[in-house]
Amino acid sequence: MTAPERLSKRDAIRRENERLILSAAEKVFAEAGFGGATMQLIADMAGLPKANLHYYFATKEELYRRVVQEIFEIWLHAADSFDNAPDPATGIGAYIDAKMDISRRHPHGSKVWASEVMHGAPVIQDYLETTLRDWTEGRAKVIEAWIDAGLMDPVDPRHLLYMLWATTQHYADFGHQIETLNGGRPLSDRQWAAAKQSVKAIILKGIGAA
Amino acid sequence: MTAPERLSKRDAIRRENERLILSAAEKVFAEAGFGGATMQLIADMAGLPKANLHYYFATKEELYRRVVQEIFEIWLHAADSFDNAPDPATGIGAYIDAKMDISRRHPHGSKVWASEVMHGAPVIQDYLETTLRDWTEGRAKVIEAWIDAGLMDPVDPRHLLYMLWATTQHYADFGHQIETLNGGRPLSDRQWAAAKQSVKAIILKGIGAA
DNA sequence: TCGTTTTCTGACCGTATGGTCAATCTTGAG
DNA sequence: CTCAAGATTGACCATACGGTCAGAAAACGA
Repeated sequence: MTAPERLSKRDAIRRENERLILSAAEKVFAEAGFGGATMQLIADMAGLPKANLHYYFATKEELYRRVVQEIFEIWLHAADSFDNAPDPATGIGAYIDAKMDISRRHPHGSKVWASEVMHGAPVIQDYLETTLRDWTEGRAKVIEAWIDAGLMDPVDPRHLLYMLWATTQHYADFGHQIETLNGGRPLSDRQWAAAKQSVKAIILKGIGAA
Repeated sequence: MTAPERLSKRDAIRRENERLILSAAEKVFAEAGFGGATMQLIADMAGLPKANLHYYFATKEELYRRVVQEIFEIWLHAADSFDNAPDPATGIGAYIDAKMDISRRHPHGSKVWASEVMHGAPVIQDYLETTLRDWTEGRAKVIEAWIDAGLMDPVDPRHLLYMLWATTQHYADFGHQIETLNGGRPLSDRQWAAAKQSVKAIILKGIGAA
């Protein structure tokens, strides 16, 4: 947090409206998919006239791209947990915690990202090929170092990463299914804690880092 | 397989066209989502005029529902691996194998299912509340029995099931991301085998059933 | 062969969508 | 206070979409 900037009213309005629109868009894109989402619906949810959306975001694609970029940003930051960890139990444990928290707090964004990738990543393919690839290679190296140091079993780092992504994102992307199987009620604080605990316990023991 | 039925030409044509349409629809729905898919695109991919689609499937929703039902059927059958298994290593190992094979052979169907659930299961909510709920409770009981028999660690059966679903489906739903991280090439036979092996090794060891 | 049922399809329709625009209102610097 | 720049919005447009339908063609039973 920087000190509260002295904003002109114009800047404040612009900032506020962009936030309003992006927030509404995230929800609508998550619930209806890119094709099923309509600018009208997003406008209604944001409480603004449709034409106003097009003033801030020229096209539906541009708005969508911004939504995807935002979640990707959050997603990458969770990686900080990974770095500077002395051992896999600490690093991977913290990463699981961070990603589970993201699944709980940004379920819409998670779904938008999942949807985007599932449809072949038409708008963020470049991110996958650059940022994500670098990120993945970096963490794979960390894992390999842990393996070489005898701190965990020799597992394929990529498949371990896929498992981490899959398991943690599942609680966001398939949240509706989980909720239904939970008697139609969202997971309670206690249940979320249990979920985290289960995931960490199984994976950390599974890679010999418990 | 029953013996080759003597089909009238009419029946053969109907069967053939329905197959053609369902197959094209599965692909288009997977790639574009329900909202992004168009009857025209499905028709083109099936090599039939659009009006012909509406002869076999009255509405887009009806066609979509059939596609979702088909994958759900396949999905449930993978559960057979679970039953009559003497111990978790056998049962869960076979289940992972089966679900990984489904991810490889029916990536489109997997994506359609994932998309449907992510969007709140608008058309198959009843399945979730009946068939899937029963299925889940049944397997949870099996897992609890294994735990009681001391064949594996006392883990929450639901979270274990979620982990199994998440991890195996990830290879279909996020196949594009995995492919990109694999240098743009699909996983080879060898890599698929390694993926299966990694998943099984980590999870089975993680639940103390290795 | 004949009449009936099923299959096929081009042309068409109402609607909803993404996007545009000109007119109006608001803000802020000088 | 003045006025240029920014923000707002109702009305509008072209297009694309799901779906319809009437009539032609093919398949079939008798």
